[in-house]
Amino acid sequence: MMLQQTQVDRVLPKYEEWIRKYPSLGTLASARPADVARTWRPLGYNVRPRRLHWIAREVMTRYDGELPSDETTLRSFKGIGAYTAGAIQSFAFGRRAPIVDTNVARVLFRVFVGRGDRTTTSLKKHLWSLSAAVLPRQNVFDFNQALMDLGAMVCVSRRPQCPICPMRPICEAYPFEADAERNRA
DNA sequence: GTCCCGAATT
DNA sequence: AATTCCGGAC
Repeated sequence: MMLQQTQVDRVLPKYEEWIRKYPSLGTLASARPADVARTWRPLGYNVRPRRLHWIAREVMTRYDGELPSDETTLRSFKGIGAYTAGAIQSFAFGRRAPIVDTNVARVLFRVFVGRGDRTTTSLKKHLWSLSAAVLPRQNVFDFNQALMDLGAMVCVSRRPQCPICPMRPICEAYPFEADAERNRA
């Protein structure tokens, strides 16, 4: 939840501090709201700590202290949307669940679509089906992680590193990116 | 200004 | 589909 629309570099130190202070959902659940809010600062989107706190309490009272692993229950919590539910399932539980965040959306769009409007609802749905389609049956954790890392480090928004990209041979957008790069030179 | 391991609300 | 929530790096 910290990573929702917030960069890894900014989350990492806060995550360490957070886990030291609240090493389990139980300790988080019994913390005071003001304390939780203060610890969160200055990550932003301050509704997130409130929702996370509430989730911790719900898990302790209604789910016997164990975070549920199924899509429907995870999505029933305020603060856990499509991406976070997929991340929890695949990263925490090793389940075969697709993810689409900003980075993955960019990678899948470039590799399999290439051009067009990226803001439409139908395209968003298409990207989710692509993410599910390319998902292997094993090593889901590593695959999803690699997909995100590719988007974060190689297939970046501005000046993507096409020359070192393993997807270049099949990438629908590569011709256009190479074109853009040529124009800079 | 754009972007970031989004989600809820309208 | 558009808006709101937030902050820091670039």
